[in-house]
Amino acid sequence: MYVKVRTMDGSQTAIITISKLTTIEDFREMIREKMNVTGDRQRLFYRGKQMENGHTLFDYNININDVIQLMIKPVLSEISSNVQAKTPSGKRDGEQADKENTKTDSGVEENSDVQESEYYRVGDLIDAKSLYDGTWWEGKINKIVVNPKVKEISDDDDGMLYHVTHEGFEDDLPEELLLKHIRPRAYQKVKLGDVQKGDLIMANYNLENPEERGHWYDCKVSKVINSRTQKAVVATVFIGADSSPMDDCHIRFIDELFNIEKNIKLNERNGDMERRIIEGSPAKRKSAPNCATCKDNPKRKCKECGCHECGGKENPEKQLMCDECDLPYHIYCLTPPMEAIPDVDEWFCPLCKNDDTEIVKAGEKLKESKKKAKMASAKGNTSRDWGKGFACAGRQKVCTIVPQNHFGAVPGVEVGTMWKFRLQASEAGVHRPHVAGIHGRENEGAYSIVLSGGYEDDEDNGESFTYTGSGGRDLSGNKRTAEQSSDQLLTRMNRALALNCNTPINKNGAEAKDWQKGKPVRVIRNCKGRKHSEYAPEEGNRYDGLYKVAKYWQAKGKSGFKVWRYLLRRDDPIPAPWTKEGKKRIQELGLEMEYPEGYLEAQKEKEEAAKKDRDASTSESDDEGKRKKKNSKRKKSMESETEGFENTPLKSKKRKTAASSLEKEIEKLIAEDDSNHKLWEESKHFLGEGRSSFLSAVEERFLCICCQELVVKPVTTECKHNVCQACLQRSFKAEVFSCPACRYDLGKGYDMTINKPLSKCLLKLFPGYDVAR
DNA sequence: CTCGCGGCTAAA
DNA sequence: TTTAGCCGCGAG
Repeated sequence: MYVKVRTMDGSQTAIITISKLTTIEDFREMIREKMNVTGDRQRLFYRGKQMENGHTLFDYNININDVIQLMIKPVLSEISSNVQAKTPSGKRDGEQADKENTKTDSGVEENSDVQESEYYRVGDLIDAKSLYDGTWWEGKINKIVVNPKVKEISDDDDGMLYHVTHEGFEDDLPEELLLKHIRPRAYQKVKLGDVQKGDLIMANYNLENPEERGHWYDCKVSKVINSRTQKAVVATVFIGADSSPMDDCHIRFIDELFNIEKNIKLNERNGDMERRIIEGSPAKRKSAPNCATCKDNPKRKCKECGCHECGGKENPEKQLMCDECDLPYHIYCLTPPMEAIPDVDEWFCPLCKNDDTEIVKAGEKLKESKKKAKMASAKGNTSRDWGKGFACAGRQKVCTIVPQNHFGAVPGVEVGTMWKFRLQASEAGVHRPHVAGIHGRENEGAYSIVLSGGYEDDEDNGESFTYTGSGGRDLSGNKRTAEQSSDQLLTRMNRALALNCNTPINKNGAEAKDWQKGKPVRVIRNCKGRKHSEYAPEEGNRYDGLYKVAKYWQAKGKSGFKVWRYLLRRDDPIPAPWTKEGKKRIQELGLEMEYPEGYLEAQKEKEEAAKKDRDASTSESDDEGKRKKKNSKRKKSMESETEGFENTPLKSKKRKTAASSLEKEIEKLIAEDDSNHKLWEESKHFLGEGRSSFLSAVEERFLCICCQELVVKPVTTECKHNVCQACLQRSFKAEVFSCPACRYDLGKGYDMTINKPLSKCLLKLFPGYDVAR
């Protein structure tokens, strides 16, 4: 399997082929080879957690095609040489420019000192950004000088250099900062309920240990959960001098979110602002590891960083840290005192313990998970590498256009759609289980089945086929399939499939009176069925349309054990993929084999690596015959993997034309929907990647912000957002008369007319999606 | 908790 | 080249 490693600024990305069992150490080495960054300079982040040696990628729940962010640690000598001398390359990025400004130029001109700039006076209390890591610190302006380097004044540079000392570090040399690196002290706390996706705020985050207190960063909120039982903020944190975005950080201290203050000109300051900037805001922000109260003086008693009861800092091994407020307590200072550190995941101090329902879950950290401990791999003695490929991969998408228990076609998935792996059919919502052949519910019916030739009794005639139930196999030893070793029962999935038959359930089997009145089953054929069936696809899995269960009965299988057998008959107006009309339709729609995202790319990289490897080894060896043999083998495997299907005339003809085109009727409706012109144009770009790419692009762009699903009976607001009519009505009923997406005031009497062209168009693309859910 | 018509590796 | 062996994941 493969993942992507991307530098923080996004300038460099590498596809790296790994196993879930790859250790972080080995992973670093792979990154070094591909990206030329030594392991000791790599800081790796995944979902806001720093990856540390001694673990595997599996420990971090890495999945196929995930992105891991790489922060390249600066080398100390580089930093200092940048400050002292001009960079030899002459390239000028923001960080270096700032650094140059700091030492070389100040004080060069004698009379450049000023008492105030357009924005600040000497002595003002401000927040200042650290140019090293992007954190914001409480500081004070000591001196303002004219920056001789600056030729042009802009919104974020007033041509001044501000000499700033950080509170608690007054003895250090002052930092020389530009206007954009300072701002009025944060003072407005934002309540969780007022935080919205997309907001820019300042929050406390710890890069090394996200569950612990860290420093103050600017963040862009990407997700807010604020329910009675669950509260969480996920954000992109901007780190480093160049504000590199780091995605998916779980903000631990959600009660300490601050508005970001703007620089205000002196003549626009009001009294309140004036007071704050001279006196400072009353609430000191807590930062780690430096204690603002005692400045980390180990001799001073401190109830902030020492025991919250006695203030002592001794016996750290006997201090318990509250998982809510993070304050430490000596176990012997508690009432009643504790004998030893308790063996629990979470502990709350007496002050936080009061209301259990309000406890905020501690941030995710990499701890021994009980789930993983139970897994076969954790129990050891497995030397086998199971972590590659798609056998044990998790899915990357979830189908929400229909519920899990949906009978019938999935809107937007055409008969003839092909996927390389079962996992993708699951992601598409057509057949959700990864391994099992039948998806259904014991008391409801079966929604879909896969024909894979796993049961030899099956007979396939295309328009109809017989199918065998599941069970009756000994799966001990953590197996997924085995020989029949006992009789199958009419329970679970076998009963589910029987329920589709249009006749009361019967433990002895039954035949439908009117088979077409039964519940529909989506049918997928897998290439492995090719052994016995000429209707199976050549590669991967193919959706073949809807079938009904005509009858089911118990029979003695080849194994000698009783199995349940089902007769299914096709009942779908869309022609089957193997018919002439079906083939024509597939061609017209531009359906072709779908591979998981990034799969072909990674595969190509692998081939290239193998080639490189081979070239290296053949140059050492003179064995001509051996090389020829290897070459021919490689060619064959490549063809079958990615390009084999291009041999058919049908495919190559299609390749020359557009990858996928839209029906005239749909084009017309899109043209009529001019208020969404931009969204449609964006979506159409995906047509080049095939029809289903286009459809997911549409799904993403026309998502209702309220119900998080494709808009039903869409209303397009003045502010150009699309919301379900019902969702908007619900909002108005709650006396909220603004656009749910952007809060633009629509007014109480807003006309909620359905956008007809959009509505019609979505129904054409996703037939029946509005009633299916 | 149990189940499973995948998809992979390593041994044969 | 074939085949025995087995793993996480998602669903009920």
